Amino acid sequence: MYADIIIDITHEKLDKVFQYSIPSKLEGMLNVGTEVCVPFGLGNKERRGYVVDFSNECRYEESKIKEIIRIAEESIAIEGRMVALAAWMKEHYGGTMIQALKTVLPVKRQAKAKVKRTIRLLLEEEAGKERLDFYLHKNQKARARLLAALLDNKEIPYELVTGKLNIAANVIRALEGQGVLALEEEHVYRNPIRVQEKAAKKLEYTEEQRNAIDQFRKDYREGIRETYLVHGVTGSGKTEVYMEMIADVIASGRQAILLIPEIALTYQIVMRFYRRFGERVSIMNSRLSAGERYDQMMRAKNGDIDVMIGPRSALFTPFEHLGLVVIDEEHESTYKSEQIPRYHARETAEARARMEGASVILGSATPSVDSYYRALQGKYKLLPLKNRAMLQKLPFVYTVDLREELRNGNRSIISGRLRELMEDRLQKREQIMLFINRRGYAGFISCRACGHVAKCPHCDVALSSHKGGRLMCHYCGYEETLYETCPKCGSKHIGGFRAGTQQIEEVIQKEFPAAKALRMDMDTTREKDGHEKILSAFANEEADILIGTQMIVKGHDFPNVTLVGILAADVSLYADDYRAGERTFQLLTQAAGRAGRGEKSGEVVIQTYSPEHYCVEAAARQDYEGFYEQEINYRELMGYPPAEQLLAVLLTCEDEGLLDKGGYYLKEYANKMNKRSEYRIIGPAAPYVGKINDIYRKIIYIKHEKYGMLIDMKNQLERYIEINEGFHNIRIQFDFNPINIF
DNA sequence: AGCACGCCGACT
DNA sequence: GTCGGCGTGCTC
Repeated sequence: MYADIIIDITHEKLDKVFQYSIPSKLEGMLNVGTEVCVPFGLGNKERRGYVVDFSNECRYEESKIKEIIRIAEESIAIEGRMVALAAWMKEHYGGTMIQALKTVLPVKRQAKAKVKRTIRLLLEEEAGKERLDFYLHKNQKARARLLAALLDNKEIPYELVTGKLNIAANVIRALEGQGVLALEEEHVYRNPIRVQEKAAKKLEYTEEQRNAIDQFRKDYREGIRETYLVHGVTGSGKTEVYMEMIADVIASGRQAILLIPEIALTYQIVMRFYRRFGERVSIMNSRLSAGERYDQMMRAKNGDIDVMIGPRSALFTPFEHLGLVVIDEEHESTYKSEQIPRYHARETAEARARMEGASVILGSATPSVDSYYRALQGKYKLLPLKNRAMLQKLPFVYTVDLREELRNGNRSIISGRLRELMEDRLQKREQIMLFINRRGYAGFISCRACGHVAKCPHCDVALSSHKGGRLMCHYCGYEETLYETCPKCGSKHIGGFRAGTQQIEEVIQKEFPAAKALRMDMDTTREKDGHEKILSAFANEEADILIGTQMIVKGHDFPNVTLVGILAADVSLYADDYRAGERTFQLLTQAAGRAGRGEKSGEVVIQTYSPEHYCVEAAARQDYEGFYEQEINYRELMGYPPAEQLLAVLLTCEDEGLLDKGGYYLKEYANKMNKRSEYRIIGPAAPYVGKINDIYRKIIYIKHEKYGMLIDMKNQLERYIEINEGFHNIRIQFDFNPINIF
């Protein structure tokens, strides 16, 4: 019997299985996913690796086969089915197997179990009193004190004894030796959720909610496993629908995973789930300590919980019988990993669901074009929620043309209409949210005279200005002080196009001195729970106005917000990226959806330079279908996803000449593989950012209608790269349907 | 990744 | 003659 092992070294050349023999002492102890220590290389250096398969015959020179040393200590075995999922991810997203295995493992190392220690009296009442007299007689104060306490209370927590009673461990040990008391240890799981309230109120569902729940329930009970798209307008009560569906899955003895786009949103959602499902809900995210994370994983493995809530990585919770994965706000870009393997949680959830017989629910007010396309194709079942749950009206939206504003002599960030409505709300003591679209906003510095832009010397990007007159590179961290005159032409007219939250705050303070404004951005949320503090302060109506970027658009219902101002709707529209329109529409719609969530109806002001753009128009009408029609036309015309699938091949190298050559040959090879001209191959082109940290970058795009065909192409290119010496010093990454176009 | 082998230049 | 520079190749 031999074991196929993936060695824990990330390197293309080692990205294959190595066969080891299994010593008799380990026979029957190894599984697929077990982490083992093996001798590796000429020096027989001890390395860790994962067992991924077993075989009876030897595929390698028998005499060179080495033996597994032992099972790795403190290791966590990857579940066998997770190894299969890792293999799927490697195949679909590239990277090495060991990288895929590590992504699929939510916790890397074992953490020490937390123990609760209790001291229990072993003696009977009589014998105890006798013993106490004995200690008092011998003037053994600490022993007497401990025994007296134990006679009052037969069981005392260890911490109380060492703490409040001030008794040292050696005293406890001595009494334990004398048979007076016993020290008991009990393993307890750390629970990262601080319970607050638990009263679950019975909810009334709207007809639409009922329909969605019933359809899912019917399918689920009949054993039908599918992907569903819950398209619910903002405030339509999607979370209640998820909870009802999850309850059904739990009732059938299976578990559910709920993915949310950001850790910042965990708290509110968890509270709602906790109220409904109690202790059988847990969370998993990077803010938990190693011990907490380990415990949550063990609880899931041991069947102590039914629901796991967390970001992208929570998808890999090792539930024994997974029944459902819910992906909330499925359009969010955080579901695509930026690390290798660059997996998308939606696709990976579907893969895991297929392997384990589970269903997937995708939910959003503004579904990704990808998902809606699939729903219309019939690949997903569409469950629409067109009305708000409390039957509030959707907000009324005004579109303000900023060009006209300028023509009328208003140079302020605040348009006349918005100012008017703000004054009205401040007077009525209702709340206002001001939203700044910062996506694609560089904040760069340029010379007004000659147009020279401050650039990073190591990366091909503009430096962005920061507080205190510093210029910083977002890619490599390079910093320099802001110069006073232009280094090129000597002009003193240097300026940035900044329209940050800070500037807005200053304007508000000047124009509405009586109003209290809160600002939420990277600066004000840096401290722990900074997010939560600002949001709850605003929820408690401690401020009239909340100013922020996309982070204020999500989560939290503020019933008293009746006005939302979107200050510059279109800066994200012209980003060099085929998803720019989709992102803008989503941002605007989600922001607008914040208004009028309570009893009072809401209004929204969208300020824009391009009011006629279909994304802005559709957002103003809150018309998803209208937006989708136009967007899918554009995608089909241009051959962008989801009409066609896109594979980005990123080549990076320190040597520009070598990179050019590599790019050229790789494209030539791709063309050769494209005999029937099925693929569209574009490039190699210089990406948007052509150099990072002195490493040059080139990109090749390959398009095809079928995802599977792109995988074929990727595999062929991978093979070509491996055999060909010329590519040794060029790093090549594959990214399917990339979130950021280069 | 990390170690050994190997093929050249500047030294005791 | 030899020591050591790192380029090249292999690892079950």
